[in-house]
Amino acid sequence: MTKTKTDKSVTALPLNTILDGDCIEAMNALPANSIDLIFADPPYNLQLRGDLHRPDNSRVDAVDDHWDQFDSFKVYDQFTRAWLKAARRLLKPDGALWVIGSYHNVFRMGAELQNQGYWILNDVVWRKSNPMPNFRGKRFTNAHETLIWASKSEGAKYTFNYEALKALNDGVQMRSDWVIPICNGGERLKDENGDKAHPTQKPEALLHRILVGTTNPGDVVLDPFFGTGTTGAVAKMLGRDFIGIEREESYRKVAEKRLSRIRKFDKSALEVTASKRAEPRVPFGQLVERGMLRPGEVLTSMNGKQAKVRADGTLIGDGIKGSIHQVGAHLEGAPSCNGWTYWCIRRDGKSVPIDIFRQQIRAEMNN
Amino acid sequence: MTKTKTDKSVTALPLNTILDGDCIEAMNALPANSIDLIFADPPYNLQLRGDLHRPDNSRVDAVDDHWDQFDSFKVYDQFTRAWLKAARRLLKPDGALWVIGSYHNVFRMGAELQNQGYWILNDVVWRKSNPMPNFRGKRFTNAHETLIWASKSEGAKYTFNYEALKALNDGVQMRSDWVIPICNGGERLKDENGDKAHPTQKPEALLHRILVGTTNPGDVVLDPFFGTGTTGAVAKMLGRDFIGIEREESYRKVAEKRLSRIRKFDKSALEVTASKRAEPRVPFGQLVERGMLRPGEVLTSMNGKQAKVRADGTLIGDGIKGSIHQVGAHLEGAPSCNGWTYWCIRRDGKSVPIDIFRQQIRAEMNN
DNA sequence: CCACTACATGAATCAGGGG
DNA sequence: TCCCCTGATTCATGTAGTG
Repeated sequence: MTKTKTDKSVTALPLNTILDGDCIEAMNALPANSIDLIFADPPYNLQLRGDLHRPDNSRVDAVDDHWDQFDSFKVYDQFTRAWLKAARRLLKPDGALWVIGSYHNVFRMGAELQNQGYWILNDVVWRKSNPMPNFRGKRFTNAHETLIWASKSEGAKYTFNYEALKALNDGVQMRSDWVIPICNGGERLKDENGDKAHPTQKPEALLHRILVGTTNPGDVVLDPFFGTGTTGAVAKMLGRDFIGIEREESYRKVAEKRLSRIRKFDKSALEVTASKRAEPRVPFGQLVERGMLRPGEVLTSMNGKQAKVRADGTLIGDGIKGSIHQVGAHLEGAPSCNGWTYWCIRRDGKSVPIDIFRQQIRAEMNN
Repeated sequence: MTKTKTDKSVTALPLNTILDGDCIEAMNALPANSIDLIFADPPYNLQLRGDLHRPDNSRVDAVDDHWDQFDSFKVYDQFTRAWLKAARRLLKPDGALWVIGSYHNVFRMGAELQNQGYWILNDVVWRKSNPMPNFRGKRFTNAHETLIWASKSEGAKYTFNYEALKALNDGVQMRSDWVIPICNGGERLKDENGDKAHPTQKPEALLHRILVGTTNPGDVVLDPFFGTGTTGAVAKMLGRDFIGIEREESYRKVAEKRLSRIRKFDKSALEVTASKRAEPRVPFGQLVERGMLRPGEVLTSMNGKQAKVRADGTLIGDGIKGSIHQVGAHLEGAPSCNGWTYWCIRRDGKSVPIDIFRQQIRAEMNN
């Protein structure tokens, strides 16, 4: 069985630790197909940040070099190609990836994602409620950053906790634009001098939404640009395992301290609103077998259509025999129909959808 | 002097007309360095599979037009490279370009822009106030599109009417996220059958903001994918000259008719952007995401009822899971309940209603 | 003319399991 | 791998129709 093999590799993962070193080398040292979710916040700007390395791990001395624009994009693209490739190897077939960036780098990441066969599921806009204004008045206030959510390949069965996200949004479907404040106040980590410990610390609210929405408890989340460990902190709170990779010792130290203070939330608090799709399937025939419905009884739709129950759990209506769904679809001239909510029956003088019998059976199954 | 030369080419421009034909050929036939602003809404290269139905079984009218079909990313990239190159030749040295796209194509456009030496000034998010929902509940609602604003090259003196934009935005600096409804109602052009004349007509409010903000009266605005002529219509209203290129005769005809009716400085166009500020809705889930409340914390009502917070912003109390309002109503045996004032939490030794957190978030949002 | 209900529709990469 | 069947799933607007 593959289970043993999977268990072995999972056991081999350095769970809930921060790995030192170059993110590409560190990723290549981990087992393939072992990660459920990757969140990556790579360096944006190779001109200003000194932490960019070529794929061969030689250091790019950005300050002294005088590349023209094209050359510097070329180097950035090589870097992007290398780490996205390493990330893709690590993902389980149904795993997914989030990246975040600004207009300086996000277009290059998005194009490379598509070139490598990742399948974009959404681009998401983090709309900052308190961005820094444009002081010189020469451009629009840079009030957002862009995230890309992608599965490993087209057709993969990625995790999406639709109902939980809808609950987070007061019962309305979650949109692709998220209003979240930038990280400051008590959440913003400071170093011993009182300066910010990391220039681009991401807010925990952002990771909370990502991890609640696109992972399950017990999943393994990798962050190859760990920084001060927001991904790890939220993963730990939410009962997910994390792996961080960070080459700067000062960031690792801050992150270690931060993580040691985090406590996991109650198990019961981590359960989120489940989708109906997760419920066990109940064949309509069971309702007949159990005597909840009798062969010969007549079902009625809200708009007055009728069909008769047969002993084998099929219906006959308008001369057509078939499942509750097929007969309903036929009567409506529709491509499909959910017979459970379409058909009603009279009970105690009231017309009730047959779905209540299914709920009754499911309730018994849970006892 | 170059002035004479410039005047000659400007005179030669086919101002305020719609050119027939392929956009690249048509652009190459125009004089170099002659255009102030280009607005481009190219095909998005949507890759749709089967039909999509709404939950009520009605079919979604998808963008399946022949002009949006490309065989591969490679073919799409060649197309993008060619038209962006032709566009750049046309721009005056201080001219600028706007492109709009979705995650299907915008990353490829953005990367190619940078490769060609365009200098990105902002990416701007058009947040749709009324987008189409995600009917199957498999992804986030696709609620935005992305625009990129770029000058012809780094260091160019692009046009940016800072004060005009600030005035449009109630005296506050204009941000990079714009809330504008999709184009429907009376503005949406219909054909003789009453169907939409173009599948992707852009709202005039979007072009209004772009042209007021990044052109001056008398400037020449080119739209190489003219469609039904929103760019031309708004340009004419605002006293800018336009050149449209459109190869589909049916779109050209609709655009001609539309433009003939437009009068300069149409007052109604100016009213479109007037913003109204209502009290923003704050989902309870945001309190959890932001760490104001922790999953597992216990909320208490004034009369001693209790419930526990879950990670997705729902509560569990008395075995019932649901929103703060639903659980409150259940515990009280009432038909409804305002959870914001019903539930309290202990902070600093005192019991405070959770509504104070909502007020706090609203205060941040109004800043 | 107003109030109310019903219906239509928008740039969409929109399912998953069993046989 | 393919086919077949079950059955889950929507928000904001604008317009038309009814009383």
